Amino acid sequence: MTRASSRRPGPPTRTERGIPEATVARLPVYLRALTALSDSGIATASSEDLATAAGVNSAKLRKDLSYLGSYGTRGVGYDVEYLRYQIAREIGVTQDWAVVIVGIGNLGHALANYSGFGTRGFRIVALLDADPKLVGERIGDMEVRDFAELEDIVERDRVSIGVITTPAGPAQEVCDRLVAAGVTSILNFAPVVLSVPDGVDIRKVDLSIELQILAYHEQRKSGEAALPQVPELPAMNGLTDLPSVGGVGA
Amino acid sequence: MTRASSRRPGPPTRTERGIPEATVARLPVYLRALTALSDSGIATASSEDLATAAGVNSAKLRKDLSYLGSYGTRGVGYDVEYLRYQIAREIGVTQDWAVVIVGIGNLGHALANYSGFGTRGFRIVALLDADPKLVGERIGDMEVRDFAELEDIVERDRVSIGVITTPAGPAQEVCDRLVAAGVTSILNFAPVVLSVPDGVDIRKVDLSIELQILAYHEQRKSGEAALPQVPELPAMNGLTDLPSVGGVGA
DNA sequence: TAGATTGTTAATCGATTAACAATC
DNA sequence: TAGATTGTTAATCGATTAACAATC
Repeated sequence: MTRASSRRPGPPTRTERGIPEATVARLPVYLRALTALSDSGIATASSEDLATAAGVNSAKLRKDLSYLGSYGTRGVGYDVEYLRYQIAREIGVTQDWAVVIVGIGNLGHALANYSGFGTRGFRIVALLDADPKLVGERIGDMEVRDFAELEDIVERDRVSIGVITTPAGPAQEVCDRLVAAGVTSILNFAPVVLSVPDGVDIRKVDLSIELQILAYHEQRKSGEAALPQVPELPAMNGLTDLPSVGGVGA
Repeated sequence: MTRASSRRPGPPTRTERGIPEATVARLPVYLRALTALSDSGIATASSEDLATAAGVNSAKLRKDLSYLGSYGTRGVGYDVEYLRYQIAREIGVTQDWAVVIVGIGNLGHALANYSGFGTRGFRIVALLDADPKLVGERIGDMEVRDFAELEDIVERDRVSIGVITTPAGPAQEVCDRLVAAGVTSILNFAPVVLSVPDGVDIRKVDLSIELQILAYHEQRKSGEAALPQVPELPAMNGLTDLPSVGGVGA
């Protein structure tokens, strides 16, 4: 398998902008699928092959790729290495993005240890926490630093992405500090809706919301007809009316 | 603030089905917002209040709520407790869903410790791992058990939700075992596309995909005009052509 | 009654999908 | 050339939004 070199296909001038959000969200999935194919020594793949590996249908995949340009060959398929590089470049992970993690509890700890931080393209430059008891603790080859150092670190390491793994309480304040320090992208694991000014992107990962979405569908599977999944072995909660739900009870 | 009791509003007969997916995904957000309002002692809220708390616009919120029924009062707003219970019931978190976590590495550990497992409505009944070195380890008030016990546990505790926090490698096999054991909803943290039979719901949480989506937008902020965020201090990577990206290099 | 706010309609927007002409 | 497969068009579907009649 030879490298794809820097040749470019036919008309390389595509809008380079205005890729639909739904497509943007799938590009990382395609990138991962291409990496897997590449690791298996597969040099060429059709849209059908790729779509299967990515878990989408081939029409959607071709439509998505068409926003990036014409990187396939009719009658043949896509050069795996070449397409992989094009997508990586489009996403921006041919660069190396500096990331700080704020809030080194269980989850922050887990993310700090996350090997390779998922995919290449990201580099954790600091683990921050405001708790003096945590500051100085070593995690892998890093040391937890004081949240007060945030501004210095963001400036010196050109940090553009912040990950918030604090509890809900301090999350908005942490967010404000990150934004004021110059961070323009935030990945929020705290269970709160954060508000940020225009120009700052925010994404949210929320375990309990994901579980609740699953529960909704699960409830409908059992069917109003069938028996509910209420645990009937313990069966000691005598609530008949308004169970405490969604946090602090009534 | 009095309990909403079991009164039901006007015509309680709505389709009870066919709530759009986008709406289902927002119901947990509304539930959390209502809980926050309730905790602040607020008894009534307008769609505008609620929408602000949930981070959406009020038209969308009203449209979403209209799929559940007519739980508001024109000219007044919504009774916070009452609406909270209705949404909790619609989602299914007035029940208690049994959950197993498979793969007790850093992330599984973190989730096991996650206080209250997010919101009420879910109960971790087992932490499972195939590694004999981990089996028997205590985490909080639970003990890691052998993955081989999966089938017994699922049957005895009527487990319908499984959380996969293994590495990518064993994830599909773990998934297959979960499904075979009777689990019908899966929350997957492993960076792979899992395939499941019809009738099994699967949701995916993927740190590296979230970061890549942020990177995409970040790249466009810097602008093709402005200087790229490439770290220029180390500046030792002499790659000019095809940097290794997305996993194992070329 | 006058003011406020819901629930719903209709218009708009964006995403998905199937089909196929272009072309390797 | 014949077969395969892309890139794109057009139809369909679902989600968002604004506006307002219904009604508390």
